[in-house]
Amino acid sequence: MNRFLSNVTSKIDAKGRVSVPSVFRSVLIQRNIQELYCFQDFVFPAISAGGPDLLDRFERQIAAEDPFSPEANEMSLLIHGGGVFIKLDSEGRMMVTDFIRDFTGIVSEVTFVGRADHFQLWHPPAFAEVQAAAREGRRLRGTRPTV
Amino acid sequence: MNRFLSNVTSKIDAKGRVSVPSVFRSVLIQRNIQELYCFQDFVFPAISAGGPDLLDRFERQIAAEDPFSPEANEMSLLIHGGGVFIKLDSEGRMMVTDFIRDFTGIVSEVTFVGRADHFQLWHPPAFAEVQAAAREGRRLRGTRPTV
DNA sequence: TGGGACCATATGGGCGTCAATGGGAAGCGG
DNA sequence: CCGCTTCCCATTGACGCCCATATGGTCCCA
Repeated sequence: MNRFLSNVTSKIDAKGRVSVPSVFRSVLIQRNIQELYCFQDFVFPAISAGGPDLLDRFERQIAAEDPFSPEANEMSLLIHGGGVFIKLDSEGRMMVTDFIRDFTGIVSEVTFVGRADHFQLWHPPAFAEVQAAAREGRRLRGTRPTV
Repeated sequence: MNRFLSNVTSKIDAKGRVSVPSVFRSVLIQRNIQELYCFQDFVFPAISAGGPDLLDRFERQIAAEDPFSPEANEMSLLIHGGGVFIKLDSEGRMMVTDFIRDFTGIVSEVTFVGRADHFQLWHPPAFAEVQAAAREGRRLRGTRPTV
């Protein structure tokens, strides 16, 4: 599989590290992603992680605007000020820094959530709650996938 | 990485100094920036800091206009009158002067914010507030990254 | 079909290096 | 002559890199 799918919850160890699930790591290898671009998500209290191409895409979006405009500055504040490159160690683990903890509420466990071209890091109860709300909203609207 | 990314908050010591985060210092070395050009940001209540090339770019922009135009005068007032060169000490720390404090509201802590080709110094609560507002604005406008 | 060997992932921790921080002392300017 | 700044050194703690062990699942063979 070449997309990030499903979700996995794993524990943070005593040194503040967490193993990135192997299903996600194998996708990273397939896509030849050496270093993760992680940013504070625009919509959810989660960290989104993907390849450097994600950042490139955002920057192209900024470049299309007037660099002095408030909108371009706000966008940069989010993707540059709210983003960081993170490397995995030789065992495929990443450090859970305060940058991640403060924004997500993550304390001792991380839920990794696949989002096709990227994946996210969630505080487990927050994910359960938001996912349930999303399911409920969809049910109320009576939406069905158009096949 | 060759860009300024992410944000880090650190304390000002008893002598009024603050350590520039090592992630930013390594970018400064890569770009061969010896001395920081710091100016009062045009958009946010923050000090922007980058290499001398930043100032050069601004000056070229002025030179392209009629030197007696109100725009050129305003611009010079901002980048010359509102700018200063600052050196780091041998440990990579900088003095937090009143020039910085008065404009930003910084008191005892500084949030360093990466902005790709430069970085900024913020009063921590101000940054949290403005970044959250930027995120909210984006969410309301319904903007999504163009895939 | 059950047992066992093997492999891959997950997890825990040791250790060296480097960044962050605090403070002494000399240099410079007012 | 005094205060601020800059240079230098020491200490502490965090992080990166590495290896050792645990765990669970699969495959093969008896």
